Amino acid sequence: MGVNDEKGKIRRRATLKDVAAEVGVSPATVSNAYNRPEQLSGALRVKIMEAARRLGYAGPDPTARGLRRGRVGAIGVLYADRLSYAFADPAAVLFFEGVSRVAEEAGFALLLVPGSISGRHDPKAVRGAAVDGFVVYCMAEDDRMIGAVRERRLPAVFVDDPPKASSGDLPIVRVDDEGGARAAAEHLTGLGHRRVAVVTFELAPSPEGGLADLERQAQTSFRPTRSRLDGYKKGLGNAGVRWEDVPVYECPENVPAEGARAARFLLSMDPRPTAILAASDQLAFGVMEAAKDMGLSVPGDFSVVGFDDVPEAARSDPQLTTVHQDHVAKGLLAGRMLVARLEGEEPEAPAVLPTHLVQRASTAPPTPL
Amino acid sequence: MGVNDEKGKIRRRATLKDVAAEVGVSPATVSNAYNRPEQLSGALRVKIMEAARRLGYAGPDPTARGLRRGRVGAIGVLYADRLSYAFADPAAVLFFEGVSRVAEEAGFALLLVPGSISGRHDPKAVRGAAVDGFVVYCMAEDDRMIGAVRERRLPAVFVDDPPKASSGDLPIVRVDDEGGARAAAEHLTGLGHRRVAVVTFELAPSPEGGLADLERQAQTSFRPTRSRLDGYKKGLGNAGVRWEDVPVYECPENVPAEGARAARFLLSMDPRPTAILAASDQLAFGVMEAAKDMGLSVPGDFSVVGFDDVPEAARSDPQLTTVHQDHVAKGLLAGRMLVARLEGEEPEAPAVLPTHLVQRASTAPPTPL
DNA sequence: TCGTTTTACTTAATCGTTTCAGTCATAGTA
DNA sequence: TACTATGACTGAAACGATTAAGTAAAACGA
Repeated sequence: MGVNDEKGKIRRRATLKDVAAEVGVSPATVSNAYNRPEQLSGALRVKIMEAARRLGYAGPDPTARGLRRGRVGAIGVLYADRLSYAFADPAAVLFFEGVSRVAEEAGFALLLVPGSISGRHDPKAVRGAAVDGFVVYCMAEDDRMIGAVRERRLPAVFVDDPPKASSGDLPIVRVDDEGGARAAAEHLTGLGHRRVAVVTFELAPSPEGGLADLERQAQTSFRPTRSRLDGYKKGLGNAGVRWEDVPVYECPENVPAEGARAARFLLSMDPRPTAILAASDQLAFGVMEAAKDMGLSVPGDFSVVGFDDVPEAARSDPQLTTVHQDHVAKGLLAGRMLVARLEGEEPEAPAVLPTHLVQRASTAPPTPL
Repeated sequence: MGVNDEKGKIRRRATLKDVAAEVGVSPATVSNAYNRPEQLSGALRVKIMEAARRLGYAGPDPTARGLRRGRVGAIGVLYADRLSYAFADPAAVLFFEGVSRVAEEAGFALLLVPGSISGRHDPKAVRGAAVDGFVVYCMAEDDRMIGAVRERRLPAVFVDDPPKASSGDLPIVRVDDEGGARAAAEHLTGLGHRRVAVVTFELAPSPEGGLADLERQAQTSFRPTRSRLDGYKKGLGNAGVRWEDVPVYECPENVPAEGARAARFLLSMDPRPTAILAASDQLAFGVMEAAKDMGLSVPGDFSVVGFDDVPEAARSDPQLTTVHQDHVAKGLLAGRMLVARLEGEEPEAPAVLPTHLVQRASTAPPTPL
């Protein structure tokens, strides 16, 4: 008797135990056949593999193996928002590209974990993710998800936003947002701009965008956003522009359409700004789109500077002056730091990647009114 | 006594059992607290959650839960090549966007499984993927990975390429590649083109690209490639162009640089083709790049038609005439089919999504020599 | 008051592997 | 020959949960 495939019996998926029974050895031996072939005589190994093929056994079940071994061979990438947004954001895609490169080289698959499901920030996905470690990307420093990540007590690398109350020794990868932003602002003041407006990301949870006063600006819990605003402030300040006079328009989402909305508002102010600093290329593209719709020319009527230097920035019309950061390198670095920890190495020191301004065709000296 | 945290004892991650011990109930009750709260008195549930927090218990371990339940809450997306390539391919990214949308709505995370690790097509990643089902994307119909997928006996949806020897009832999502390709070819012949060349994907494993003769063309095991070539052939044939006279250049990778290489070759033939049909927008972009380098104007000196209609096609210079397919919709559909099966519904019939030609600025009547 | 539900838990089996510590021949050494 | 290695496998205890079936007490109805 046994678990042979009598006809009529519903055939469940074969297990390692079935293969063992078929060959007449212990399960341990079959396990060894897969995991430490050197422990078996060659002949037996062949016999086992044949039996496995015959029974349609696809190898040790990943879940069971994961449970027993304590690792599942996957690293989780946690994205602040819905995954579908991540794929629509070129910067995120480049970052994923970097992470995936080191993950697959080290034999890990990539589990994309949505930070937000149908609008709610629900840590359920984090708690339920079968992974060996996390790369936390683009997550507000006080997000509940971060708490969930830390509760999991898995190795984690934080990108861009260090978690609040971080004990200092966490692996963090970030870029010099402030320096880049300052360079962008100084580029504009250097060209002679003094009436500059800023278009930025969501500062605090809120349904809609609009001008953000100083108080609201102070509320951001996104570190890059804060750093970029700080950089703009310093850069403009160096040329004597008072930050209180700089209109800062807040966009609830990082998509071109929001940038366009911001631009429509800012460009209809009187007097009109001669330049716009956008906190991302996505927003900058929207700004330029709106300009086109309003019959304004860039950089003839006003200048635009982006942030991120996604590939599209070099192909837009006009080509976008923007702050470059190497998203792929950021992903590679984050991936490497996590993989290193998973392989038992000591946590690395936080890393800061450089940024620099790339001058293209969307900026020029202001034309006197 | 028990597993309390005496100081000095290394504190392992708390388990459900620890929480149970702490509260003085059975593990089953703690499990219920998480999974069927209505089975408990409210007071006890609160006590359990408090104890969990106190012990730093992050909720049931996903792997153990997965083993016991038989599902892990993740769907695997299998990509033919290295993951990092996938992220570099706008069409793949759009497809992922679609899949991820339905996945996250249904409460699944997305496990990206590389089809190729450091150059080798190794089914190990497939065998080791802790998932409930697969979406198989862009995989040659005779790839070993497909065998591995089928051995896993998990629900799977195949996209674009039906597996060889498929029993007919497999869930498959594809697009009307042939119709689209024919429309592209007919568009060119309609404009008066007769000397047309084709730039296509890899037809058979081979280190380098080059002209592919009829025999080699017959070898493709990528279904979309074959269908597109068939479509071109029919479209051109309708205008009396003999397929044997059409140079077909094979590119080993779907990247602009390869398209450029193909174009450099084809455009230095004598007589020069007046139009190029590219099997993807990525290749078409490369073709246009090469044209620019060679001082040729598109569509002045020759026309180009792409395939895929990725967003960049509308932004290139000149804007690319191409065959539209809805990649996001394809992802949504594939995702929905898989989720439906995972939720116990009957396998759906294979679906074929439409394609259509989008005329932009990269095509024009040939200029008489 | 007694039998029946209902509520609130508990018991124990199970999911499919891995791995440590044996066991038992056979080969090697002195 | 007696003793230790080596090689080739086995036994059984985890890994951390879920869940069907069971139990004891409390609530209910007549």
